Amino acid sequence: MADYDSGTCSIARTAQILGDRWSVLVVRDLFNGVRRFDALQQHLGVARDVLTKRLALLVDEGLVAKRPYRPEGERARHEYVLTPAGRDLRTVMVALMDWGDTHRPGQDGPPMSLRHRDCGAEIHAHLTCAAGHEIDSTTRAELVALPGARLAG
Amino acid sequence: MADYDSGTCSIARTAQILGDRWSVLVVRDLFNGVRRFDALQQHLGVARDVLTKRLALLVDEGLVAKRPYRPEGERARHEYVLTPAGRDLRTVMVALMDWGDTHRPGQDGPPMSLRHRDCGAEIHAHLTCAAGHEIDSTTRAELVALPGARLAG
DNA sequence: CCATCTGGGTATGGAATCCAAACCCAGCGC
DNA sequence: GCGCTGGGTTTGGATTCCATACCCAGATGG
Repeated sequence: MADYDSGTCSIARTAQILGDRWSVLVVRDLFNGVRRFDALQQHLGVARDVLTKRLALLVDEGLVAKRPYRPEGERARHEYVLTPAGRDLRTVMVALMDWGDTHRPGQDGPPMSLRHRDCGAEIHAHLTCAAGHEIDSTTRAELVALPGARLAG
Repeated sequence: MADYDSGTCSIARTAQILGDRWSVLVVRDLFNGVRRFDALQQHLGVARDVLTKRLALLVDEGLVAKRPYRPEGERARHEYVLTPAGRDLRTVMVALMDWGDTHRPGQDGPPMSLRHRDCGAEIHAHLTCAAGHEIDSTTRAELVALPGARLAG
């Protein structure tokens, strides 16, 4: 695959949006229901100007919507919420969380567990092929170039 | 969840390793069989010193092993290969790729397809709960704090 | 009306990173 | 010995990061 252009890959395109220390954590907090600038800033401990830039980028890329909202009898504020495209990152988030739980558990075990609200069972990410076979980390897979690929140059 | 320490989360711990523009792409190339420093450097277009640092970090974190190897009759070289922990990132990689294929497809459609070698069917990442229910992006889920969690301070 | 508080930012300046390009070193082939 | 190649390290300038300080608009209080 080294013959194909590195930047034309979907992983590269996604990494261009999420590929810095904060974006992933911002998205995580948005999943967890944090919506306001100040709350994000304090919870993450990120510098304010960096958070401004990250949020602007995520809005630009269509993962986050910035909406005005007015709590009862207070003045108008902004809130940041995930768009459907942003919510589609849940699989990525859970995959990251699963990896961390397995390989960087901390002394007291995993800190959080994501549960299916209807049945209470834990949610995890995994791979299957379209024919229904489970793919574990030892299963052989192969990458096939499609018309959308471009040769490196 | 905003009451819990942001850094104690498994997503944060994983993002600390993968959270920059290059690490994810390095891991991707290693998955795709690129093993040598120069090949990585040229394919990714990353500055050499940055690649040196990223690889050192990935080795440090146990995702990558640096091994000497001697091709027939040539002198000894190094190669970089994923460890089992590194290979466990496949779910993350596929989830990133799936998101990019869906939301950043490019004009000519997805550039690559990952296939199960045994049956040829496409591989994708998805979420299920331990009870076997499929979780899509509209399914309600809840995050439960475990003993490993820490309150923010 | 004036002062104050609060959310959501900008502005500023120093530290850390990134990048490209140059340089270095060891082993081989000649 | 002389150059070529893989795998780096060095260097200097451009970005980005971070903490802190500052700013502005709309309540709120007097």
